[in-house]
Amino acid sequence: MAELNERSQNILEAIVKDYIASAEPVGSRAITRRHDFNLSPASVRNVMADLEEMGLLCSPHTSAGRIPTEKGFQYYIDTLLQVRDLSDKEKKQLRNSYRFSGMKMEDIMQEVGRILSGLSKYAGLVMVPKFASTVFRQIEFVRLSHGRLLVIYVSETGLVQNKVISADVDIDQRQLEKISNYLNRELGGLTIHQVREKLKKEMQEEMSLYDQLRKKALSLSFAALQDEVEDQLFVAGTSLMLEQPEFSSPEQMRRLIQTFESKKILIDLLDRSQSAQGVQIFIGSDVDLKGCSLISANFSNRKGAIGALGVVGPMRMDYSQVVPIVDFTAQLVSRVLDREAE
Amino acid sequence: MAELNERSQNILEAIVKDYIASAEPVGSRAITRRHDFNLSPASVRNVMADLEEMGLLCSPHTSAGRIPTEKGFQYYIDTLLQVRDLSDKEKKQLRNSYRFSGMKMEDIMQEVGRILSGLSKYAGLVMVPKFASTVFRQIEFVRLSHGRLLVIYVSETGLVQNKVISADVDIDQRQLEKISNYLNRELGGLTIHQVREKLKKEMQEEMSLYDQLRKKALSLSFAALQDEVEDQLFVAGTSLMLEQPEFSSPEQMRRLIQTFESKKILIDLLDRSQSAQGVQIFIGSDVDLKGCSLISANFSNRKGAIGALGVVGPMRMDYSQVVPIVDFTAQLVSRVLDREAE
DNA sequence: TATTAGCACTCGAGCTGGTTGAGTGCTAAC
DNA sequence: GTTAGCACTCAACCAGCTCGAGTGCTAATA
Repeated sequence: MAELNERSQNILEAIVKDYIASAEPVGSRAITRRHDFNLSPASVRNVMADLEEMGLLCSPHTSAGRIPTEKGFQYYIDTLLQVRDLSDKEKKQLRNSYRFSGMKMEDIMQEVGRILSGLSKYAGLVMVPKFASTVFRQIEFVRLSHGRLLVIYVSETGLVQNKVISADVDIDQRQLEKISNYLNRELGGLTIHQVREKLKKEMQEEMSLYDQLRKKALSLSFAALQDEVEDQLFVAGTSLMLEQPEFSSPEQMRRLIQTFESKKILIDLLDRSQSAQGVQIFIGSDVDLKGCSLISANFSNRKGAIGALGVVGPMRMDYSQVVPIVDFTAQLVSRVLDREAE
Repeated sequence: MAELNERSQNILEAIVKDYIASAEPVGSRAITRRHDFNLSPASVRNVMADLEEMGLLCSPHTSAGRIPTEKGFQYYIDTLLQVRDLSDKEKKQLRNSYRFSGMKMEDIMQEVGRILSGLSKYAGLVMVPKFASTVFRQIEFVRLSHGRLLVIYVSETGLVQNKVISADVDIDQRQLEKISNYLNRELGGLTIHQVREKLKKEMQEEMSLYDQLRKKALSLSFAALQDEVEDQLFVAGTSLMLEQPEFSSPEQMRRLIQTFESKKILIDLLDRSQSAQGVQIFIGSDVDLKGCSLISANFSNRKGAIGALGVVGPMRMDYSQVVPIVDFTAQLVSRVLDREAE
């Protein structure tokens, strides 16, 4: 990206801000009226023409004003955006709206999504900690029918996963208890990732094992924990997005709803943000979110179990407002998870 | 409802069917053209005027055709609708699309919703068995932190619920195991409803109990099972609904999405249908579904754990097509649940 | 040389008026 | 009781019009 001189930057910033506020194309006169650049509309037009040349602006048709392109927004976010900090009062308010004592993980996540959506007026997303990175706490087996077992797995953070597996031989409940006791002793404190490694190694070593119990335990737990569980995504406030003028036409609405329905695109993005530090902003169609942006941040506790949360809004959303909300919420959630696991 | 003579019935039926097919107001000429009543348009008009008088039809404006009112649809469904049975071939196809072996409850429900939606081209709903009516199989406690316990409850059908409770005293994991063993022995085979009764009675009788273990077990399980868990609802295919012409305008879309988002209305209706026998049809705004209908049926296994599933579509949906699909799917799901619990 | 005033031009939005066609209600004849 | 005929209504569509906001270019200006 070629460098912009100060004047161009100012004008670009003005256009982006006005467009964020109004959702309408911004014209040269409107800018000189609303901002104090000591420039005539004609000069502004010249600058605008340059910015259009560079791909930062575009006009929907000849006699309309300009709107920022994705690239324009990207530039704005990268170099012009100033994120304001939350005031202590706002922080306090935010902290107060989060009351999670006695709630189970799923409910907490759902509630966080709702609050994010309520604060931002856009859609709130929360992705629960990825299975493989959670820390093993406890495993239980329940015999459902002949050869069919329900496995219940609990992580350090109190996240519960369950799964049905089939065993080739029938095992009664007493034996299952012994097996789970054994596994709980052996595997506590490891991440699922580590657990898998350990199981694989042991199974190779002890193919011809005498200890029947241990053998069964190994094969059962291997079956239970081997494959990846889909990430769980909570979405709240989709209908708020529909209020935004850019989604007022039926086709755009449909598109948006489909995006939220499939969840895949959103999960992929949150996954990406999970491994990064701090707040991340994803813009527009290069991430399959035509017309939208995602502001996200990961959360984690001391033990490292991680997830991600964020807000999806129109590309034209008020970043300076939403970024600190997402940031602070992620910190709050991290703290809550820490407390849960203490 | 006053009785209609045969001619009026025929014409009403023709109008409803044509409207279902086209989503457009139906005029008198169109009817004489498409159906063979040996009547002139003028005669049909007279009948239509009568039907409008009775509140079964209405016209959006003076020179448009007529469309059925909610009352009209209701009449059609109650007395004119002939539900065709599925052919053996279709049944077989349906059976083949359901492959649930080795899936856990939640995933099965989600999949059923998707298939319902795919078959009907409308939105598919599945509500998992109501908590209070499930049959107790097993309970486990996991100590999360000082005084905070995670309770995991498994029903006969393999449905897993979990909840965080706080105990006034700290209890170690060994003791928790004993407690859960005790409870599993005592409560197996009862419905949650029955369990609650039993616990209440025992707690009253044994306020001054010497057996500390039993006392703790009672109070813990009481805390764990006392309050009602929200019903869980799976929705699939909302975006298919948006394809329907009646939801093409932005406001109607927004409304529809909000209905699906809040879930409450849908849960209430499925709840109602849960206690009824066979297929139920809910129509329009007297059940807070403006412009929509819900076709639902409950499913159950021999042990009585029940839930409900259904399809939400525009009021103008093809009932003769969708009713048998919902019906047969409910039967299939019931059979699957039976097999799970065997 | 950078800035600006002036001007012709473009184009969407919104209004008007006219036409068309599907549909109605009423009445009088069959 | 049925129907043909007729006047009437109304949404949808189209064409033509004005308006206003905005543009790009050019020539004058500081």
